[in-house]
Amino acid sequence: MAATLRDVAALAGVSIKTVSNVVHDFEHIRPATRERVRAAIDELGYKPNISARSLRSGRTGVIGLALPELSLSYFAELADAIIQAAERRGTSVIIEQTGGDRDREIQLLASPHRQFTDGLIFSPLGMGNDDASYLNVDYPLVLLGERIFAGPTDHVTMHNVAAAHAATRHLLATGRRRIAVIGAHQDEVIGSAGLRLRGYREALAEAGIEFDPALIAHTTLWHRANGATAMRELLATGVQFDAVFALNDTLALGAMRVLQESGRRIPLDVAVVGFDDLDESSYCLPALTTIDPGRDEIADTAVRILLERISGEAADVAPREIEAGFRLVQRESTDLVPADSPVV
Amino acid sequence: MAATLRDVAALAGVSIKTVSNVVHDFEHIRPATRERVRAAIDELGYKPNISARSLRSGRTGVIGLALPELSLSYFAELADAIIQAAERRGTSVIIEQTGGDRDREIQLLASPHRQFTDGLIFSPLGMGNDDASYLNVDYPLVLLGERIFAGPTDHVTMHNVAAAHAATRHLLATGRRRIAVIGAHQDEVIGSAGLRLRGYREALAEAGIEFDPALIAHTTLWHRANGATAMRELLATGVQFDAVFALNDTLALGAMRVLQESGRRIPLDVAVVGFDDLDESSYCLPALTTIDPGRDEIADTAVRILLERISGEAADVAPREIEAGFRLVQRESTDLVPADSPVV
DNA sequence: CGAGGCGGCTGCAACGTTGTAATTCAGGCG
DNA sequence: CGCCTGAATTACAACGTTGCAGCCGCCTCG
Repeated sequence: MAATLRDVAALAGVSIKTVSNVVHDFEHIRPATRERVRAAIDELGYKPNISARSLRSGRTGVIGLALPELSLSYFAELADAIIQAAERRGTSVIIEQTGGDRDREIQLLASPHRQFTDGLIFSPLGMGNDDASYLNVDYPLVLLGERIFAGPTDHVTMHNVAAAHAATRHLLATGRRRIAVIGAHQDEVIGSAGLRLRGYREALAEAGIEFDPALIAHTTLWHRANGATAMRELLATGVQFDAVFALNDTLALGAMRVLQESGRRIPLDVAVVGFDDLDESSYCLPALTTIDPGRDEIADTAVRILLERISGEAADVAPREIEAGFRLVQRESTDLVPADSPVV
Repeated sequence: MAATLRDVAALAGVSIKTVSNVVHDFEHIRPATRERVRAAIDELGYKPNISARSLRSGRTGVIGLALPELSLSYFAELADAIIQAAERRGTSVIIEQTGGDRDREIQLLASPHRQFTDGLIFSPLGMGNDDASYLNVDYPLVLLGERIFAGPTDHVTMHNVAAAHAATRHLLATGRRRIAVIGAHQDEVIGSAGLRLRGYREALAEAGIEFDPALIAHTTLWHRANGATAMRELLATGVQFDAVFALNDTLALGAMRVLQESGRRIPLDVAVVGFDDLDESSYCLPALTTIDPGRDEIADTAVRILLERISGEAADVAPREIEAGFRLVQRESTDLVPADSPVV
């Protein structure tokens, strides 16, 4: 069986508590004693028992990460970044998938898993502003995303409006005037879709271009398939457009595929901008112009402020609202010249 | 504070142990008592403390999943499937990323995290057959992938050789004769690359076609960028080919991009087959013919046999080697006719 | 009618750790 | 030379749960 403090103490000829002190780098220990204990620890291969420690101290060193699903590249890349950020700080991550379902999200906030984790990073998709009260939980919670604002917790988010504004302005700067939108949500005001659409409209207004509802394609989900379907429907209406602002990259990839199938050339006939800067967005053809929403910054900030709450450092700090910086990444899909010149 | 067994016992007027028995559906309890305890549990909102339970029982209800990185779509989709399979069986999953680094992989097998988890599903990328002895651990372990065979543990894998054989035969059946390979590993015998290359050679031999080393492009990693680079290098050599077998989909996507940039039409000039059946492979243009390696089956099997080991059901079963079924998914990238006819 | 069995329940000890308070010890100072 | 101080160490009691042994009372059977 695994060695315990007791075993190490016996071998080193000290009390159990002294071993514990050595493990925790308590300062008042004679160097000789410390050495003896260290040697015993090595010899027995002692590893602290986390269950016992957490039973005693109430901490587990594990945080939860609740997100819609890992199969959506954005969340896979976010999870990657969060796990790395947590690991840098000596913390592990349990991932729970909600499928974006409101009921599962609410359920998860009160699940027994919660007391296995010291805190939770939560990216809801089904819940809305009206559900903010569910976030009144008795454990540290950091909220991600754009579904709920003015909740009772820390919140890390992106500059959705400003970034969408920048993306749209970029399309306008390349001379496009009829910019279709893929992925809008009916009557949504907040939420990623609502906010990004607002940035789009602001940029149009700024340029003195009238908003045309016929250019807005709605989808409930933001999978590739939805981007493809939405684009197919848009083409079927016969409405004219010379650019597409897809509200995320995955939609953009689905839409681009349909555009190309239909014989349109990107960016010659239609320019396309996405949002998220997925890994694959730089490898599709043409490479996709997009918004880098500061994923690493979001991940690092979320983990940092969650651990601040857990440790109590930030005990009496009011809920914080932090927006990560964004960046427009220009690639071929909005080039002024055709992108089909050979690279080889 | 959270309610404990003691609180519930006091409220229900029974002993602490009786409450524990009710929680565990122990059979010899009078219905009246059971009801009284249930009511008290509901009233106090009692949730068992997992740390205490695991300290006492040695089980945590959490398994570890160690994989290279979530940013690689294959592993994101695998993690998705494993988390779902685990959840169906009431188990949570902690994900650890190794970056495919051998030393980190070895380290992780002995990390203190291990005693936080009841067992581990491990997908190594850096370790090789020579490292099999590191898998002699004192906790339940299920191995995934093709890096290590004949290890001392259960192993869930895919029919790499047969599937690669099928993929190659499919290309041959469409009339292709000069089939390039993207992603081979120098001198590798086992490992996904080695096995898939073997399937490729077997299919060639079967068709009486000589193996041409000039058609084999090597890459160390299997990211999009590597697929692109390898294809660029292959084109630069001037070698002629009419098909590409990319050893996974991600490589295929990178390679397709370069092929298209270079003006080659897929599948008219070059047919392409991948391996993995990623979500995105059905949405790229042209949609990618690939091998569905039975990801869900692998995930479900891995979780199932790991939990069997944990529960002790499979205590004296010899290490098992399980191969999931595969399936060739035919899409546009190997069509006999051009794929550029409009769909809209 | 008494022994035995069993359903229903309880009490106690332990899992490995850490916080608190207490104890020992060495050295400096009056 | 005794007292005080602070460094170094220890003893002990929890944390919430579960395994084990055992107790009571009722029922059954010889």
